Amino acid sequence: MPTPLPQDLSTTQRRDAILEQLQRQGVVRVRDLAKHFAVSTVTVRADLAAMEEEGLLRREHGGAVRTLPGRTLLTSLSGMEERQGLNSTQKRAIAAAAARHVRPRDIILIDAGTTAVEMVPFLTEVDDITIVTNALNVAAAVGAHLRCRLILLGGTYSRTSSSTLGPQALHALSEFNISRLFLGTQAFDAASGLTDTTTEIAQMKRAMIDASREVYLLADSSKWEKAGFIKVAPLGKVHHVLSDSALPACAIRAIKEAGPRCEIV
Amino acid sequence: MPTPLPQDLSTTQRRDAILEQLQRQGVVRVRDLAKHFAVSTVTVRADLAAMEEEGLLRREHGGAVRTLPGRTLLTSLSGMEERQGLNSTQKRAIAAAAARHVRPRDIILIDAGTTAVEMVPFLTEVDDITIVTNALNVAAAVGAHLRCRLILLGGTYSRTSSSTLGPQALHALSEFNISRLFLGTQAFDAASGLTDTTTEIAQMKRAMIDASREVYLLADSSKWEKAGFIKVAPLGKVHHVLSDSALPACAIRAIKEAGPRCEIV
DNA sequence: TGCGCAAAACGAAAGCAAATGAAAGTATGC
DNA sequence: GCATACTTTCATTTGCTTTCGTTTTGCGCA
Repeated sequence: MPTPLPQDLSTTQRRDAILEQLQRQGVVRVRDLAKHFAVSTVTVRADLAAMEEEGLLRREHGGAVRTLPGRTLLTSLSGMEERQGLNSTQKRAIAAAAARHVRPRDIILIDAGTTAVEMVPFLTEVDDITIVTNALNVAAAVGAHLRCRLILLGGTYSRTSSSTLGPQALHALSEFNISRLFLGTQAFDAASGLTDTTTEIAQMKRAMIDASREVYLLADSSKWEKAGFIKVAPLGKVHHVLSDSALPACAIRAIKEAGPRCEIV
Repeated sequence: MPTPLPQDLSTTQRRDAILEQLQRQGVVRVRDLAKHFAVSTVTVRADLAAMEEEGLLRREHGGAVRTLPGRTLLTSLSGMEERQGLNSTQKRAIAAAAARHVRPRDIILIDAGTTAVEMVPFLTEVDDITIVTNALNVAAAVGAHLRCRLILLGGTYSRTSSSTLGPQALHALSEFNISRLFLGTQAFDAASGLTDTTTEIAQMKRAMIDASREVYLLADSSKWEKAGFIKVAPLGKVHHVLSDSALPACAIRAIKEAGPRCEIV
């Protein structure tokens, strides 16, 4: 029974309780919530509408679902492991393989994204590295696991990507001589190369690629042949693609033809 | 029964009792409190309004709720929680007073430090503000509480201050036209002005002061006549000093002579 | 597949009681 | 006297419900 308190609650308490339930179960239904809190469905819908407005959830017919980027920076940092759920073992394996490419005295750039951040705990062994990033979750992970030098690119904070973007970020990036870039992506295929969701993100990733001597793409097999909205770069710009064994053979062939080495973990 | 004392109490006693009950239960209701203390609902509402001003609780329709313990993950990374403890009620009151100076469309710069970060939850009311900061805990708090534009200054991450410093941070700062700066300090007195612990921090704060049209110093009374190591700026560079009522009268006199207005909360 | 229909969910509007803020009034104390 | 603490009064707002007409969904049937 997930029904400990059917009693009379204030509005915010009810909304907090809805959020909590949503966080636990992933979905909530208007009908159930109305019954559970002994209020009308109209009230529940108003609650959901208000919280959708704040970006805390996404409504759909019959109820609401959890928004993927997590509730806030707070949970996006703390609830990271639980959240990224699917493919998380593959992602960690890919990240571990990527970390093995890092050499002492490297200056590495780590992109925002759930895969690349997983590299951080695997970097404890490498001496005297400098990590540059525009992602706050990467910064938090570095702060928690490593003692190395950490440089943050500034810029306008984007909640959806939990990273900084825009002209300030681009300019800051231009100052560094990066030895290796570890890049994530929303989608990639042979025809369009890497694609992503917004122009700002795409612009940032392009600048990252241009600023780096060696580019590693960390992309689990689920990203293959998914079509993103905005083109980031052709596959030829990438030097290494790291993915998992579920990546089809034809994909591997297509990638190698386009240029990058392909490393399957 | 949570009703040990239905007897006649002074205002402050009643308010303390309300706070205590709030701390225990998480929520209190105007109707119940009025009954419990045998006063009118108007009086209770006045109590709650006064305590909300000081940041001790958050009002809502029908009553009030506890303000979140504000545990924003990033603070747990930087060992900030322990430092937070001391004088935290004063700090929040100072922060609440500082937040009242913010106007719609302001571009405000918030310094790293335990006091200034407390401002964030009080900024929900102000429309269309832009927050610039070099402090990761401020960024986390903004992400958790506000929907406004947030700009991060990049730079080399300093673990002790949990903020970014160095040439990149200084350069990023030079791009902005800041309307108000909310600054913390390690120590201040009449002779040396503001003082701090490292040259990097001092340099950053000096640049912040120079970049801002109006400078607010948030310093609880415990900072007065503590001697910091590095000079940051004379008191004359600051326009407003916000502190608590434990600041001695001679300090207030000295501050006013040096230039700044003095606001005691 | 595609179509049609009933149940469910939805948004907008109207109504109601509780809660609220502002203003004016009443004790009590220095 | 003035100040403080509290109260009553009253118009307004808030949170919630009911009602009603519309849209969406699931399911049976071809």
